[in-house]
Amino acid sequence: MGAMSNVDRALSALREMIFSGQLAPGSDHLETELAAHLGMSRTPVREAALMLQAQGLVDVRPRRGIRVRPVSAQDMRDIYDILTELESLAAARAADAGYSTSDLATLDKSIADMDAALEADDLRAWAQADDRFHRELVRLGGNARLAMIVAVMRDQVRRARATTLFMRPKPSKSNTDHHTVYQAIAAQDAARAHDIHHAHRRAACKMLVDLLEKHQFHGL
Amino acid sequence: MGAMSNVDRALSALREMIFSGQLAPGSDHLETELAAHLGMSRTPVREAALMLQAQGLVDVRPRRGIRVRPVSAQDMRDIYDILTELESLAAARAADAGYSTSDLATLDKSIADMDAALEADDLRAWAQADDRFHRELVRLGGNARLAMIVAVMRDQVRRARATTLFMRPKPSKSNTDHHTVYQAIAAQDAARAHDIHHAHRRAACKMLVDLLEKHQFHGL
DNA sequence: GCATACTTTAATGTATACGTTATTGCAATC
DNA sequence: GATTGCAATAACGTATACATTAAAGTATGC
Repeated sequence: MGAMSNVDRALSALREMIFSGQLAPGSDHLETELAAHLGMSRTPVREAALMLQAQGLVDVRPRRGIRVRPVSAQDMRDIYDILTELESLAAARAADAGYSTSDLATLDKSIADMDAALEADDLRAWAQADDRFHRELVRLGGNARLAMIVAVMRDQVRRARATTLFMRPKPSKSNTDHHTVYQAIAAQDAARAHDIHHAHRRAACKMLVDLLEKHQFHGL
Repeated sequence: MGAMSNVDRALSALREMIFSGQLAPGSDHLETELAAHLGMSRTPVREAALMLQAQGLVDVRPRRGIRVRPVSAQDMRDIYDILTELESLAAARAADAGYSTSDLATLDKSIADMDAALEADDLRAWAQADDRFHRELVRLGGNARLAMIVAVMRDQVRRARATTLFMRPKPSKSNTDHHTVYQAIAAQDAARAHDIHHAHRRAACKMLVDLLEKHQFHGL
């Protein structure tokens, strides 16, 4: 049935614990402890840890434990630089692909959800819809490797985004940006889709980094 | 001293076998066989395989073995799209960083090596120097994650590059491009560095993909 | 001859055992 | 008091044993 191996379980559990902060950034955790906590042997935990290391979420340091990688303001800049380029490329490619309106339904829906969430002042719902928007945008770009890289980078900034979610100004500009990108894609205007999204990401990055540096977060 | 674990050995050995074609693209290999071949138990082989999977070099498919991932023409396009964007960004960032001539010595050297190799008609030496150039360029970009992604993508197309190395036209245009990029970086002209490198990569991609499709390689 | 259910097989996923080795604490010395 | 060397410890890396399970083969019924 559920082809759910212990490695899979360890992966989801560890990811969840990392994203939720239950495993704090910078904290170390021995394989044995995690295994005991997850109710399995060291082997699957170890394999999961190696995968998470490959995704940049933890560092595996012999005899010092599995460390949850903190994300500094500089890390954020580096990550957003990558996200900016790759997502913008995806937006351009999506525009070139000549999708029909129905192909873009999911994208449209997530924009509507963001608008609604903003209206209702529900920031969590907004963040979720924003996530869906970006994921779908990248999917429409049609480059599976790019989508994977973007997913990995987004995971790395997930905690920081969650932390700053309630400190940032209301993302209304963000929503109009999304609308514009959507329209550019629907109109098959690749350059416009690219440029708008690029600017959108740059602004988001600046806002986030400023927040982090202003509040002196040293590793989120 | 040599902090060389069996996992490390398995990693280098497998990578080498994959790049050399000793493990053919598309071929399957059981953990037990590889372990026997490498003279170690399944455990480190398995861990190495997981890491190589994370880097997109193999697929680990339960009960069917570890499969060396073939790279199609479409894969090449996808990979080069990513390389194009990220390397160009790195070039721009390197230009912005305001490096001195001595900081750029390695870059300069690799360009000279490429010129010399081209002169001597030594394509292997040229390819090696080209590799160094691109790696150094990306390093100068100052974004470690970007450098890692680029390295992973380059590994994925390594076999294909090696295969087509002797089928492609002499890369003399390539060398002038590198010169120009170098000069733009030295002159701190980010836009120019970006655009030249971008065009350089686009051309390289087109050349490669055309070759692959012309010769009907279906998975390299 | 073909499809289906069952048996067999073997490769994997996981647990566990064990040797190695980095780290920690302690003691002895300067 | 600080430092260096040593011993004790415990975490890891690896090997191995075992349970699980998907795939292949076999036999049976049609």
